[in-house]
Amino acid sequence: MKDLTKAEEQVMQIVWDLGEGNVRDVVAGFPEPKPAYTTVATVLKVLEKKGFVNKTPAGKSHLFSAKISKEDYSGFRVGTLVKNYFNGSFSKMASFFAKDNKLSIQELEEMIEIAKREMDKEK
Amino acid sequence: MKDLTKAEEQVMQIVWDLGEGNVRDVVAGFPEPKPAYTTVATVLKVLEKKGFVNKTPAGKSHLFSAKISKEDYSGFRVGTLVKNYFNGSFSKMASFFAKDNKLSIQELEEMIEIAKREMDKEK
DNA sequence: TTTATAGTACTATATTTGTAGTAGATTAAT
DNA sequence: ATTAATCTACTACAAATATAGTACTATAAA
Repeated sequence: MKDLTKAEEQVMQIVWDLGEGNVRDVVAGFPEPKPAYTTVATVLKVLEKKGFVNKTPAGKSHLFSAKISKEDYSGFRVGTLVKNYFNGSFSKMASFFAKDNKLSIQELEEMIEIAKREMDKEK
Repeated sequence: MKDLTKAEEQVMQIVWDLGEGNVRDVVAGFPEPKPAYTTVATVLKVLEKKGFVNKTPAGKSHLFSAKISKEDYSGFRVGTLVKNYFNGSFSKMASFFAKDNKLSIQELEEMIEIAKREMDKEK
Protein backbone atom coordinates (compact mmCIF):
# COMPACT_ATOMS: atom_id res chain seq x y z
CA MET A 1 0.00 0.00 0.00
CA LYS A 2 1.29 3.43 -0.88
CA ASP A 3 1.61 6.29 1.53
CA LEU A 4 -0.57 9.34 1.23
CA THR A 5 0.92 12.79 0.97
CA LYS A 6 -0.50 15.50 3.19
CA ALA A 7 -2.82 16.91 0.56
CA GLU A 8 -3.98 13.45 -0.43
CA GLU A 9 -4.61 12.49 3.14
CA GLN A 10 -6.76 15.54 3.74
CA VAL A 11 -8.88 14.69 0.74
CA MET A 12 -9.17 11.07 1.82
CA GLN A 13 -10.36 12.07 5.28
CA ILE A 14 -13.18 13.96 3.64
CA VAL A 15 -13.99 11.11 1.29
CA TRP A 16 -14.06 8.69 4.20
CA ASP A 17 -16.47 10.97 6.03
CA LEU A 18 -18.64 11.50 3.00
CA GLY A 19 -18.82 7.91 1.99
CA GLU A 20 -19.58 9.04 -1.50
CA GLY A 21 -19.57 12.35 -3.28
CA ASN A 22 -18.49 14.36 -6.28
CA VAL A 23 -15.70 16.89 -6.48
CA ARG A 24 -17.95 19.67 -5.27
CA ASP A 25 -18.87 17.73 -2.16
CA VAL A 26 -15.25 17.16 -1.33
CA VAL A 27 -14.43 20.83 -1.76
CA ALA A 28 -17.33 21.65 0.55
CA GLY A 29 -15.81 19.34 3.11
CA PHE A 30 -12.73 21.55 3.38
CA PRO A 31 -12.51 24.27 6.00
CA GLU A 32 -11.84 27.80 4.86
CA PRO A 33 -9.90 28.70 2.91
CA LYS A 34 -11.20 26.06 0.56
CA PRO A 35 -8.90 24.99 -2.25
CA ALA A 36 -9.89 25.50 -5.86
CA TYR A 37 -12.28 23.03 -7.42
CA THR A 38 -9.66 21.97 -9.91
CA THR A 39 -7.09 21.38 -7.22
CA VAL A 40 -9.33 18.88 -5.52
CA ALA A 41 -10.15 17.29 -8.84
CA THR A 42 -6.46 16.83 -9.52
CA VAL A 43 -5.78 15.26 -6.16
CA LEU A 44 -8.72 12.92 -6.65
CA LYS A 45 -7.30 11.84 -9.96
CA VAL A 46 -4.01 11.00 -8.29
CA LEU A 47 -5.84 9.10 -5.59
CA GLU A 48 -7.67 7.16 -8.24
CA LYS A 49 -4.41 6.19 -9.88
CA LYS A 50 -2.98 5.17 -6.52
CA GLY A 51 -6.01 2.96 -5.98
CA PHE A 52 -7.41 4.82 -3.00
CA VAL A 53 -10.71 5.90 -4.53
CA ASN A 54 -13.27 4.56 -6.94
CA LYS A 55 -14.76 6.78 -9.58
CA THR A 56 -18.17 5.92 -10.95
CA PRO A 57 -20.13 7.92 -13.53
CA ALA A 58 -23.31 9.39 -12.10
CA GLY A 59 -25.42 11.61 -14.25
CA LYS A 60 -23.38 14.42 -15.61
CA SER A 61 -20.56 13.98 -13.13
CA HIS A 62 -18.72 11.29 -11.24
CA LEU A 63 -19.04 9.97 -7.77
CA PHE A 64 -15.95 9.20 -5.75
CA SER A 65 -15.82 6.75 -2.90
CA ALA A 66 -13.07 5.19 -0.86
CA LYS A 67 -11.62 2.02 -2.26
CA ILE A 68 -9.22 1.57 0.63
CA SER A 69 -11.07 1.96 3.89
CA LYS A 70 -9.93 4.25 6.62
CA GLU A 71 -9.49 1.17 8.77
CA ASP A 72 -7.18 -0.51 6.31
CA TYR A 73 -5.09 2.56 5.89
CA SER A 74 -4.84 3.26 9.59
CA GLY A 75 -3.90 -0.34 10.20
CA PHE A 76 -1.13 0.05 7.71
CA ARG A 77 0.04 3.25 9.34
CA VAL A 78 0.00 1.86 12.85
CA GLY A 79 1.87 -1.18 11.64
CA THR A 80 4.61 0.91 10.10
CA LEU A 81 4.90 3.04 13.20
CA VAL A 82 5.11 0.07 15.52
CA LYS A 83 7.68 -1.56 13.31
CA ASN A 84 9.87 1.50 12.91
CA TYR A 85 9.61 3.06 16.32
CA PHE A 86 8.68 0.37 18.79
CA ASN A 87 10.60 -2.60 17.57
CA GLY A 88 7.45 -4.24 16.31
CA SER A 89 5.97 -4.43 19.76
CA PHE A 90 2.55 -2.94 20.19
CA SER A 91 2.68 -3.23 23.94
CA LYS A 92 5.86 -1.20 23.93
CA MET A 93 3.94 1.49 22.16
CA ALA A 94 1.05 1.19 24.57
CA SER A 95 3.41 1.43 27.48
CA PHE A 96 4.99 4.52 26.09
CA PHE A 97 1.72 6.14 25.26
CA ALA A 98 0.28 5.36 28.65
CA LYS A 99 3.21 6.96 30.39
CA ASP A 100 3.30 10.01 28.27
CA ASN A 101 -0.27 10.85 27.54
CA LYS A 102 -1.94 9.91 30.75
CA LEU A 103 -4.70 7.75 29.41
CA SER A 104 -7.93 8.07 31.31
CA ILE A 105 -9.04 5.35 33.68
CA GLN A 106 -11.81 4.61 31.26
CA GLU A 107 -9.41 4.15 28.38
CA LEU A 108 -7.25 1.88 30.45
CA GLU A 109 -10.21 -0.20 31.51
CA GLU A 110 -11.25 -0.52 27.91
CA MET A 111 -7.79 -1.68 26.98
CA ILE A 112 -7.89 -4.36 29.63
CA GLU A 113 -11.27 -5.48 28.37
CA ILE A 114 -10.04 -5.61 24.83
CA ALA A 115 -6.93 -7.54 25.74
CA LYS A 116 -8.87 -10.08 27.79
CA ARG A 117 -11.38 -10.59 25.07
CA GLU A 118 -8.64 -11.22 22.54
CA MET A 119 -6.91 -13.64 24.83
CA ASP A 120 -10.06 -15.66 25.16
CA LYS A 121 -10.39 -15.77 21.45
CA GLU A 122 -6.90 -17.10 21.00
CA LYS A 123 -7.41 -19.98 23.37
CA MET B 1 7.35 19.65 16.23
CA LYS B 2 7.95 19.31 12.54
CA ASP B 3 7.42 16.16 10.56
CA LEU B 4 10.33 14.32 9.05
CA THR B 5 10.44 13.51 5.38
CA LYS B 6 11.36 9.98 4.39
CA ALA B 7 15.01 10.76 3.76
CA GLU B 8 15.28 12.72 6.98
CA GLU B 9 13.62 9.97 8.94
CA GLN B 10 16.05 7.39 7.64
CA VAL B 11 18.98 9.52 8.69
CA MET B 12 17.44 10.15 12.09
CA GLN B 13 16.98 6.44 12.69
CA ILE B 14 20.69 5.99 12.14
CA VAL B 15 21.57 8.94 14.35
CA TRP B 16 19.34 7.57 17.10
CA ASP B 17 21.09 4.23 16.85
CA LEU B 18 24.55 5.77 16.78
CA GLY B 19 23.97 8.14 19.63
CA GLU B 20 26.72 10.26 18.22
CA GLY B 21 28.74 10.26 15.03
CA ASN B 22 30.07 12.23 12.13
CA VAL B 23 28.79 12.22 8.57
CA ARG B 24 30.90 9.23 7.68
CA ASP B 25 29.41 7.19 10.48
CA VAL B 26 25.91 8.00 9.34
CA VAL B 27 26.73 6.99 5.78
CA ALA B 28 28.12 3.73 7.10
CA GLY B 29 24.84 3.12 8.87
CA PHE B 30 22.99 2.97 5.57
CA PRO B 31 22.36 -0.34 3.83
CA GLU B 32 23.58 -0.74 0.29
CA PRO B 33 23.32 1.14 -1.90
CA LYS B 34 24.69 3.82 0.37
CA PRO B 35 23.92 7.41 -0.56
CA ALA B 36 26.72 9.83 -1.36
CA TYR B 37 28.59 11.41 1.50
CA THR B 38 27.39 14.85 0.46
CA THR B 39 23.78 13.74 0.32
CA VAL B 40 23.90 12.68 3.93
CA ALA B 41 25.71 15.88 4.86
CA THR B 42 22.94 17.89 3.21
CA VAL B 43 20.19 16.02 5.02
CA LEU B 44 21.99 16.48 8.30
CA LYS B 45 22.18 20.19 7.71
CA VAL B 46 18.43 20.30 7.15
CA LEU B 47 17.90 18.28 10.31
CA GLU B 48 20.04 20.73 12.20
CA LYS B 49 17.95 23.62 10.96
CA LYS B 50 14.77 21.78 11.90
CA GLY B 51 16.17 21.27 15.36
CA PHE B 52 16.39 17.50 15.24
CA VAL B 53 20.15 17.17 15.66
CA ASN B 54 22.95 18.90 17.50
CA LYS B 55 26.21 19.60 15.76
CA THR B 56 29.33 19.94 17.86
CA PRO B 57 32.87 20.54 16.59
CA ALA B 58 35.17 17.64 17.32
CA GLY B 59 38.70 17.70 16.04
CA LYS B 60 38.72 18.32 12.35
CA SER B 61 35.06 17.44 11.86
CA HIS B 62 31.72 17.65 13.62
CA LEU B 63 29.77 15.23 15.67
CA PHE B 64 26.04 14.93 15.26
CA SER B 65 23.68 13.71 17.90
CA ALA B 66 19.93 13.64 18.29
CA LYS B 67 18.43 16.72 19.88
CA ILE B 68 14.91 15.32 19.73
CA SER B 69 14.85 11.82 21.13
CA LYS B 70 13.33 8.92 19.30
CA GLU B 71 10.85 8.65 22.15
CA ASP B 72 9.68 12.21 21.78
CA TYR B 73 9.29 11.92 18.08
CA SER B 74 7.45 8.62 18.26
CA GLY B 75 5.16 10.02 20.89
CA PHE B 76 4.37 12.87 18.59
CA ARG B 77 3.71 10.49 15.72
CA VAL B 78 1.48 8.19 17.71
CA GLY B 79 -0.43 11.18 19.00
CA THR B 80 -1.09 12.47 15.51
CA LEU B 81 -2.17 9.07 14.32
CA VAL B 82 -4.53 8.54 17.23
CA LYS B 83 -6.00 11.97 16.74
CA ASN B 84 -6.49 11.71 13.00
CA TYR B 85 -7.49 8.10 12.67
CA PHE B 86 -8.94 6.93 15.94
CA ASN B 87 -10.87 9.92 17.14
CA GLY B 88 -8.28 10.62 19.76
CA SER B 89 -8.92 7.33 21.48
CA PHE B 90 -5.93 5.12 22.10
CA SER B 91 -8.08 2.20 23.15
CA LYS B 92 -9.85 2.42 19.83
CA MET B 93 -6.51 2.03 18.18
CA ALA B 94 -5.58 -0.83 20.48
CA SER B 95 -8.86 -2.53 19.75
CA PHE B 96 -8.31 -2.21 16.07
CA PHE B 97 -4.76 -3.38 16.23
CA ALA B 98 -5.64 -6.34 18.40
CA LYS B 99 -8.28 -7.49 15.98
CA ASP B 100 -6.23 -7.08 12.90
CA ASN B 101 -2.77 -8.08 13.86
CA LYS B 102 -3.42 -10.88 16.25
CA LEU B 103 -1.28 -9.75 19.11
CA SER B 104 0.39 -12.58 20.93
CA ILE B 105 -0.88 -13.70 24.32
CA GLN B 106 2.28 -12.32 25.76
CA GLU B 107 1.72 -8.90 24.24
CA LEU B 108 -1.83 -8.86 25.51
CA GLU B 109 -0.75 -9.81 29.00
CA GLU B 110 1.79 -7.05 28.94
CA MET B 111 -0.86 -4.58 27.93
CA ILE B 112 -3.04 -5.61 30.81
CA GLU B 113 -0.13 -5.19 33.16
CA ILE B 114 0.66 -1.79 31.81
CA ALA B 115 -2.91 -0.63 32.02
CA LYS B 116 -3.31 -1.87 35.59
CA ARG B 117 -0.09 -0.24 36.68
CA GLU B 118 -1.16 3.06 35.19
CA MET B 119 -4.55 2.87 36.82
CA ASP B 120 -2.93 2.39 40.19
CA LYS B 121 -0.79 5.39 39.57
CA GLU B 122 -3.76 7.55 38.78
CA LYS B 123 -5.57 6.72 41.98
C1' DT C 1 56.26 22.80 3.95
C1' DT C 2 54.28 20.30 0.38
C1' DT C 3 50.98 16.87 -0.45
C1' DA C 4 47.29 13.75 0.38
C1' DT C 5 43.10 13.07 2.94
C1' DA C 6 38.87 14.15 4.95
C1' DG C 7 35.46 17.63 5.80
C1' DT C 8 32.09 21.44 4.87
C1' DA C 9 29.72 25.08 2.28
C1' DC C 10 27.68 26.30 -1.58
C1' DT C 11 25.37 25.26 -5.57
C1' DA C 12 22.87 22.49 -8.91
C1' DT C 13 19.48 19.46 -10.75
C1' DA C 14 15.81 15.93 -10.99
C1' DT C 15 11.65 14.41 -8.96
C1' DT C 16 7.56 14.79 -6.37
C1' DT C 17 3.98 17.35 -4.45
C1' DG C 18 0.67 21.15 -4.26
C1' DT C 19 -2.11 24.27 -6.54
C1' DA C 20 -4.81 25.92 -10.17
C1' DG C 21 -6.05 27.80 -15.01
C1' DT C 22 -8.03 27.02 -19.66
C1' DA C 23 -10.45 24.78 -23.14
C1' DG C 24 -13.55 21.69 -24.47
C1' DA C 25 -17.51 18.44 -23.24
C1' DT C 26 -21.93 17.57 -21.30
C1' DT C 27 -26.26 18.54 -19.58
C1' DA C 28 -30.39 21.32 -18.27
C1' DA C 29 -33.32 24.98 -19.01
C1' DT C 30 -35.36 28.18 -22.23
C1' DA D 1 -31.42 24.55 -30.92
C1' DT D 2 -29.23 27.98 -28.22
C1' DT D 3 -27.54 29.37 -24.02
C1' DA D 4 -26.01 28.92 -19.34
C1' DA D 5 -24.07 26.16 -16.02
C1' DT D 6 -21.24 22.52 -14.57
C1' DC D 7 -17.71 19.19 -15.09
C1' DT D 8 -13.37 16.97 -16.67
C1' DA D 9 -8.94 16.55 -19.15
C1' DC D 10 -4.95 18.51 -20.09
C1' DT D 11 -1.46 21.50 -19.03
C1' DA D 12 1.34 24.58 -16.31
C1' DC D 13 3.94 26.22 -12.74
C1' DA D 14 5.65 26.92 -7.95
C1' DA D 15 7.37 24.80 -3.83
C1' DA D 16 9.39 21.11 -1.41
C1' DT D 17 12.25 17.12 -1.35
C1' DA D 18 16.04 14.04 -2.70
C1' DT D 19 20.36 13.55 -4.43
C1' DA D 20 24.91 14.83 -5.35
C1' DG D 21 28.92 17.55 -7.51
C1' DT D 22 32.58 21.15 -7.02
C1' DA D 23 35.50 24.08 -4.78
C1' DC D 24 37.52 25.47 -0.89
C1' DT D 25 39.45 24.45 4.02
C1' DA D 26 41.84 22.20 7.50
C1' DT D 27 44.66 18.70 9.15
C1' DA D 28 48.04 14.96 9.22
C1' DA D 29 51.74 12.63 7.14
C1' DA D 30 55.93 12.61 4.39
